Amino acid sequence: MDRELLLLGLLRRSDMHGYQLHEFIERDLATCTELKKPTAYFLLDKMTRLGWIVQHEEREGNRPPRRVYHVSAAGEAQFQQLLRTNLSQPSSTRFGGDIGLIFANSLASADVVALLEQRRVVLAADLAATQAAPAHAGSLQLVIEHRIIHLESELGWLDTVIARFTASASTE
Amino acid sequence: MDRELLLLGLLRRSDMHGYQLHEFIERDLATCTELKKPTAYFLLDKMTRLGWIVQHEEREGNRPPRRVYHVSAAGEAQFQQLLRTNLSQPSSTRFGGDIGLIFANSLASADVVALLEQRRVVLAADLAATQAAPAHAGSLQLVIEHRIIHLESELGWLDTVIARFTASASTE
DNA sequence: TTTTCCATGTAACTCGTTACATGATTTC
DNA sequence: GAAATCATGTAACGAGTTACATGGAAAA
Repeated sequence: MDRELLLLGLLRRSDMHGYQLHEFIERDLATCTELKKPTAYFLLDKMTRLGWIVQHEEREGNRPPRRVYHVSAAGEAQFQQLLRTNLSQPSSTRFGGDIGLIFANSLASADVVALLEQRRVVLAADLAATQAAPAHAGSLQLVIEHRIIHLESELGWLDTVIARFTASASTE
Repeated sequence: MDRELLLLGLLRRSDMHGYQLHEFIERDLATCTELKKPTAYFLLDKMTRLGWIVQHEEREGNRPPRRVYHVSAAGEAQFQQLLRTNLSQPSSTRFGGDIGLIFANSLASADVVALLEQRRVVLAADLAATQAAPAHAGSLQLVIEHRIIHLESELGWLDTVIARFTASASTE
């Protein structure tokens, strides 16, 4: 329901058509989430069927008509509901990268260290890029800070793991 | 490919049948990942078709026959490949819970604080449960520590967010 | 004797992605 | 005249889940 919340929230600010929504999300919200074009169009159709949004066509000359969406009263109620649920529940995170760690003892510790160093490089680059992002307006800044804090925590943890495997490599 | 790595890694230690794998993952690896029964059976079929594992039936009396799986040479190569990829690449994390935050200014700050406090309770309970988990053998301990560090980081961040909305609630 | 456990699976569905298809318009 | 941009979608696929179906054995 997070995507639906996102679309409702954006449409509540101003009416938009699918292309516009997709573009905004890919450009301005990339640090936070992503939403492919077909998914956007599909969800807009679905939400129209559910009566959360209403669509009206705008046509300019001979161009393909724009379907501009507007949040209905039912959609506004739904938005409030989804927002409250989203805020009150932590999103469960699973670390797929931990599965490899379970089996790290299948490799020589030196190999594990080399591989984790590679992971570290990518992670550090991600952190640097996020930190370099220009200060964003309002609550979006919170999201960027969240990402930075998370990446810093990941880096710190990764360093302790690397240190351990480095230590055991020296005794092998 | 994380689930495939998981199954290969477990089967590499000892041959098992589907039910056994599913049970082990749900019971002993619950902190780290989950794998539903149909998914397990589906993946085992797929990996058999790919030649990564081979199956042989064991029957005991009148009970349903067990399909016991064993990692083939090709499967072992695949395991090495998947393991190296997994270790060398950070897993990208998306925080669905941040989408609500983008629209938090649609609510009164006091409401946001109340909702985030709820989130905090759940998060804190999760952390307590993870900390209370008995020390696990070997590299699984790493995974539990990862989870603890992550949850602590999340809690810390959540507290700063709550503090900000508390501050702005007092000036509304 | 009814429930739980062992052990297998199928069917239907949701969610999301990639790749493909269309056609006008503006920019180089 | 070619390429990028605007604007819409469909079709096919993949991953994973829930709910359902089966049937014997052990435990309550």
